[in-house]
Amino acid sequence: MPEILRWHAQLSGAGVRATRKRVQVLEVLIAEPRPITARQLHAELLNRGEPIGLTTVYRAVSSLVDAGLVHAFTQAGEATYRVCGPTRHHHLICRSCGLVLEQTAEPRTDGFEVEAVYGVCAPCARRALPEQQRDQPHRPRP
Amino acid sequence: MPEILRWHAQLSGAGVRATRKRVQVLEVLIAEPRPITARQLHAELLNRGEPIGLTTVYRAVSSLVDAGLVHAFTQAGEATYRVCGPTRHHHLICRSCGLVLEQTAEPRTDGFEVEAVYGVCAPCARRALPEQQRDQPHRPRP
DNA sequence: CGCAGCTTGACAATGGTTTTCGTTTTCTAC
DNA sequence: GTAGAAAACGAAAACCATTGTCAAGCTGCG
Repeated sequence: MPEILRWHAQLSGAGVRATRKRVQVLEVLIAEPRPITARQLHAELLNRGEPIGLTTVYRAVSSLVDAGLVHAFTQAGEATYRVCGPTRHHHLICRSCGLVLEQTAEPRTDGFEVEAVYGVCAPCARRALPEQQRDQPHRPRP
Repeated sequence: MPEILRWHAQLSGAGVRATRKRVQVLEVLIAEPRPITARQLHAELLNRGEPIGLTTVYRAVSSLVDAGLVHAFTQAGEATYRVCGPTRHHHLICRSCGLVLEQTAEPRTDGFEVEAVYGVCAPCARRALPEQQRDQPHRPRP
C-alpha cells in the first residue's frame, strides 16, 4: 500500500480528517530522522512559510498519535514525536543523541509487552567515559 | 555493607551531605514500592509531621539521583522517583500500573546500554483488551 | 443557500519544576 | 565551645511546556 493511502486509511480509521494542517505536520515529521518537540515542529512549519498556531501543532500530533501514525517519546522532560511504521514494534531511544531504532522482535522480558527502551547507543557509549569508571550505576551523563 | 553505611558512602562520594531532610526523603522513598512524584513525597513527609518545603524535596531527590541512590522516571509527563540498588541494572516500568522491576541481566540490544524499559506488565496486559484486537501498533490505552 | 459540526488560532490558564534570595543549619578550624 | 565559611533550607516568584477557552473559519450535506 502506498504511504499516502496508508495515512488516509489510518487517519479515517481513527475518525480523524486528513486536513491540510495535519498533513503538513505529518510531512515535517516524516522528513525528520529523529524525534522533535512540538515547538521545533512549529518553528519548522513557520520556516517553510506555513502559518500555523502552536496549539494546532499540539492537537495535530495528538491526533496523529491516536491514529497510530506517530509515536510520542519523552526526552529530557518534554514530549517528542516521530513517525513510526504500521506493524507492531517497539523503539530503542538513545538518551544521548536522540537516535531511534525500530525493533520488530518481541523481547517480552518477564512477560512485559515492551514499548520503548531508553538507553545509550553504542557510539555514544564509546564516546562517553572511554577510560573512566564504568561500573557506576545510572550516573546521568552531562 | 549495611544499608545506612552505603547511603552515607554514596552520598559523600557524590559530594552530598547526609542531612536530616535528605535522609527523611530517602526514608520515604525506601518505604514506597513504586515510583512517586515530588509532590507525593512532600505530602507524605508532611503527613509524618516533618515540615519540609517542596523546593527542598526537589533538591533532595536531585541530589539522591546524582548520588546514584535513586532513579528518576517519567510517568504521564511528570518525574517520579524510586530508590535503586548499587549494582549496574536497568528497570522495567509498567506504563499502566507503575510497577517497577529491577533487572540485572544485560540485554545490550543492538549495542544499546539499556537503562529503562517502558511497557505493560503481564497482569495489566491481560486485564486490558482480553478479547479485542491485539495487533494494533502502539495504540495508547485509556 | 444554510445549517451543523469539525478545525483553527490567539490568548489565558494550568501545573510541574526551577530560580531567587534571605535565613538557618552544618561542618571545620581554632 | 565558639567563630566563620560553606552548604542547605524555604517562601515566593519565575519559568515554560502543555492544555483549555472561545470566537472565527472551513467543509460537507441536505
